[in-house]
Amino acid sequence: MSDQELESNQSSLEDLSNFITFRISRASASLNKQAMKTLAHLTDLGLTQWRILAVIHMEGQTVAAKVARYADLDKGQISRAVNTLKDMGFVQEGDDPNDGRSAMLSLTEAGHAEYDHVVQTMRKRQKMLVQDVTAEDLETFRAVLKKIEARAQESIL
Amino acid sequence: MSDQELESNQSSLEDLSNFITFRISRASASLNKQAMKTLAHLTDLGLTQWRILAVIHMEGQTVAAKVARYADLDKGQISRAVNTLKDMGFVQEGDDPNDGRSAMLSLTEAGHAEYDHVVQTMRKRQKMLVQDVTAEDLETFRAVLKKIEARAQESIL
DNA sequence: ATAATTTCGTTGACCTGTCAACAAATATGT
DNA sequence: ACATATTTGTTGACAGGTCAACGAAATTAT
Repeated sequence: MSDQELESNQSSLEDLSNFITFRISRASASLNKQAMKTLAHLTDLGLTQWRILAVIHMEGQTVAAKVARYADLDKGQISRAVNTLKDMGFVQEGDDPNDGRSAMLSLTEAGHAEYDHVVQTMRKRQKMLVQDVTAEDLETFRAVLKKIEARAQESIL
Repeated sequence: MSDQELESNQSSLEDLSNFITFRISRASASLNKQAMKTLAHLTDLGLTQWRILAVIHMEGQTVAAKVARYADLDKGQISRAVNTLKDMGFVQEGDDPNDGRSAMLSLTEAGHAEYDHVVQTMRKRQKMLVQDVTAEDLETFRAVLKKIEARAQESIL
């Protein structure tokens, strides 16, 4: 059911789709589902596992806590996912000279190969998603999203 | 940790935040957490319960399947949530003259009161979130989000 | 120095969202 | 008309994310 259909038969003056938060949440859920389906055809990785792999790739050397902050993931989630990624042979741990509690995370050769393999399709998907959006509008979109995300950190009370 | 900090110490050429899907997902997660915290101070409703209440308010009279399509929620989720909302006294069921399987859902007086109570804060939140976004940019944001959401329905393969 | 606080990663418990099976009702096709 | 297929809502099972407690290590304060 499209928004147009729904908006046409609305009986109330207030339309839920006016709530930008609802729109973002719904779009995000759809995108995540699409991403999971795509991943299922490419790899054994789940979505969060893929994201963690991508963050480690991005940072080269990092620790779990930084991954958690950047991707806004639960640290317990990361702990388990990293273990899985180690078992899969995509991630390796080394000592963190600065902190005895943490381990330095990095990609193995197989991890880099897996990243390179998956990221190709993800880049294509990215292009497909915004193919009828102008570069200028996309830049505006990014900027607005950044502002909204910043405000999402604030308390309402 | 801000994006600037993270971007400054990136060792790879590829930045995860270039992936608009990742950005949307992260922002959405933050927004949902903020919404849940806000709700916790106002009502006993959870986020999906609140959304279902809002959809029923919007449509006045509706059936579960329509709510499911509009809010993109699982029908099982709706079945259970509606039962809870009935127990709370916010939603009532009537017969659907057109379909013997469905029940017409509508808000009780208490349901309308609850909606009116919660929606005030949600409108304030909405304004707060976009307070430093121009009306024009917000319109662009909505349009781009709509396009992306439409593409999210397509298959990658 | 050392005591108190914070941070890190692990783990167990819980909660929510997701998927599949099902019966009943409706819609479709021949 | 009748058989087949689809849709509706309920339910049980499962996967995933979330939260709290914990020991170990690091940081901060006194």
